[in-house]
Amino acid sequence: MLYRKELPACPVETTLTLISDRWKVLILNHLMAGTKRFGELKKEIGKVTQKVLTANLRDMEASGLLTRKVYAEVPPRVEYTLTDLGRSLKPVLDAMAAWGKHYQAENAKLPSAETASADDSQKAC
Amino acid sequence: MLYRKELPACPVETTLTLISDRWKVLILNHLMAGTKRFGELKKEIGKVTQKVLTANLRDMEASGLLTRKVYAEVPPRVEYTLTDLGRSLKPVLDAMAAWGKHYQAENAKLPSAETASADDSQKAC
DNA sequence: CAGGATCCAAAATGATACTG
DNA sequence: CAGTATCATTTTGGATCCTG
Repeated sequence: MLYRKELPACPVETTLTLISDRWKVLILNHLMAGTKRFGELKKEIGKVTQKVLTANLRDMEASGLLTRKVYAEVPPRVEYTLTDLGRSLKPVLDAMAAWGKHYQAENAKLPSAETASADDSQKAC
Repeated sequence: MLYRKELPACPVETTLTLISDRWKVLILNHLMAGTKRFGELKKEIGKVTQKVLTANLRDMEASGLLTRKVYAEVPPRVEYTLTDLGRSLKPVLDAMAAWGKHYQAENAKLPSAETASADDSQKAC
């Protein structure tokens, strides 16, 4: 989808070029916990299709964010692991997680709805 | 594009729901510097079309990230200002900017290309 | 199990023209 | 100036079927 080099001058744009994709951020988020197999990722992320997940993983591999290891077994096994560069995005994800909680809390105040109990904002991913 | 309520349980996903859009992040980034007029934003961001910019601004207004103020003048003037909630995203943008610089630096090492001089990584947006 | 290959539907974006 | 409206196009995503 995108090719290396040709990075925008603005650092924020550079970051966006690599992870503006919704799925990529979620993939990063899940892989922060450690190496995962393709199937695990797919199940955890849920709504994504295999085609899209594969495409995103390939992009991220090309960007140097993660590595793909294929085991010569039957049935096949493929594991994805973040590189140091990928792990270095943790502060960004942490910031997003922190803000997300904040927003959920703010949002829970206003509505007259029965949105959820307060502790739901602590749900895992 | 998206409607309030119905937020994902995962905080990271919640954040993505609001700003996964490439343009939204850039808009936030520019508005962090202060109130701007529509035309200013458009010029600064550059590649975006007026239609897309308008749509994104409306979304963000609906999400409570910014306010839109119309002056009853001729020619018309419309200013966009971040709300407290919008400004609270600064840590996220800062984290992205920091990582972007890091990636630019990493990327500048490997290539055999004449990509740019080191100080270019400090360019403004 | 982990995809590659296809075909198709849906959504985002671009280009223009027009207006209060 | 800051949009809205419309049309054409590009991108993206979903659904399937197939295979090492």
